[in-house]
Amino acid sequence: MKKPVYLKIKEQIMSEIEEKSSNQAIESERKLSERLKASRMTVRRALNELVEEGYLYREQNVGTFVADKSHWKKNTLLAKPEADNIEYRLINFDVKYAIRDEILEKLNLSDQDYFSMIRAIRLVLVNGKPQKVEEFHIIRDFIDEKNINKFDVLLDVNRYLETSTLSQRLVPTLVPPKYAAALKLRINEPIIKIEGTIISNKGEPYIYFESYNHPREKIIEITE
Amino acid sequence: MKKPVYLKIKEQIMSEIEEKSSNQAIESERKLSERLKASRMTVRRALNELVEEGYLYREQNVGTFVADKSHWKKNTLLAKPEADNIEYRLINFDVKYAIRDEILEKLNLSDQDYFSMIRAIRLVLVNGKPQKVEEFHIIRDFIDEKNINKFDVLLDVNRYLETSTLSQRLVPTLVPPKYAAALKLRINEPIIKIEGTIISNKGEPYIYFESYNHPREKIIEITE
DNA sequence: CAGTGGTCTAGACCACGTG
DNA sequence: ACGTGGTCTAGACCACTGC
Repeated sequence: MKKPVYLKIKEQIMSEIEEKSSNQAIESERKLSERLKASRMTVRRALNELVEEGYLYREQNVGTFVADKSHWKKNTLLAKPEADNIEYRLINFDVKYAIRDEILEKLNLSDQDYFSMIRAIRLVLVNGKPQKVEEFHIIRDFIDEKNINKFDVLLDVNRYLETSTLSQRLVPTLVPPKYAAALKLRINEPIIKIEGTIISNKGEPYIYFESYNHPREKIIEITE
Repeated sequence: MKKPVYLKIKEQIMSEIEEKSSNQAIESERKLSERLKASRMTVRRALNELVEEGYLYREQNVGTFVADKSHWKKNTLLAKPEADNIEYRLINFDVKYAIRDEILEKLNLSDQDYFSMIRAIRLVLVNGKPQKVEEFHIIRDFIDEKNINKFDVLLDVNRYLETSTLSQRLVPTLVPPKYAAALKLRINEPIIKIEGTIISNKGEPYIYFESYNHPREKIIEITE
């Protein structure tokens, strides 16, 4: 339960570089190692992650530097739940319904199989503005019975990433008429639909979802 | 110039797991370390990267396993140049032209600045089918003079990632009429436009590009 | 209890950029 | 010549799983 040293160092360095300006050098790994009373390998692990996340960059044989803060890496495909003012409005929730062939296929199911599904549709708002509509299709067997009615837990995609892989496909489309009003969009506006599949480590898909993203309220950005 | 041990181990393990089936356990880190004559930390580094890339997964206190091969991680935002049958058709190339305000802005330039720009537009085909149209806008000062006429080098985005950050924004739009024919699309088809900015470690953007992606030939997939 | 992955240490050598 | 990041070693302890 105790926090690993490299994480503490990571936080320590994070708080130290917040005071610094871009492109300023930080201490060398050996000095950090001495000051923070940890081995150089441990310090490096912390630094590696900060570089990976875009907060620092290295120049070989020269040093390690604070990255430009306006370009810290972001990936907005997954909503960060800690972000401000997220609100969810459940549009629909049901269990065990007639399932479309297209979704059967995404979940590697055939209509011969015995299965029970959960479907949830919700509208996501940020700061009161509609951002996207999400449709979830979840194979019930994979879910802890005690979470089935806790929507915030059940539908928190980040929670599954520890033990699963998330594969997302981005599809250009026109806003479906049934969701245009909820998203406050004219019909026929081009939007991006995300088709996501959550797959266990063992290779079994168990959640399929589609999200219809408001083109201006939900900016999709990927930094690498 | 010699290849690090952890990369050799990575390749070795990669070739070994190709023969294995999904969810099969591989040797423990200690055994690998012994067999491959490397320290456990070095073996772990190789394994870490393979896990990160989705080829393996671990279960704590149990072992390391081959991941489901159909779900190996992919990110198709960046074209892998080694992929099959990529063909580029240059549509336009010029230097020092009147630049749109919108692009000035993306590159943090003002029209007071002195600068010289390179613009290149090309059609990308895979297996003979049009996949996307790319428009590049490059600040000349940042480019090695000797590469200016080597389009394959100049426009290979992957090459810049060593020392720079790539920030991409995905925008739903309708296919621009001027590119509809080249992409073999009807006018008004919804497509995804990618707006990319390449930013040096020091925080200076120096390449801005837009790519117009064929919705069926260029599938955008992101796994995490 | 034996074996696993996760963390950590205190050294070492290398290639290379800058003063 | 010195300091830097990059790699590598040969150990160690821990918490946990499965037998």
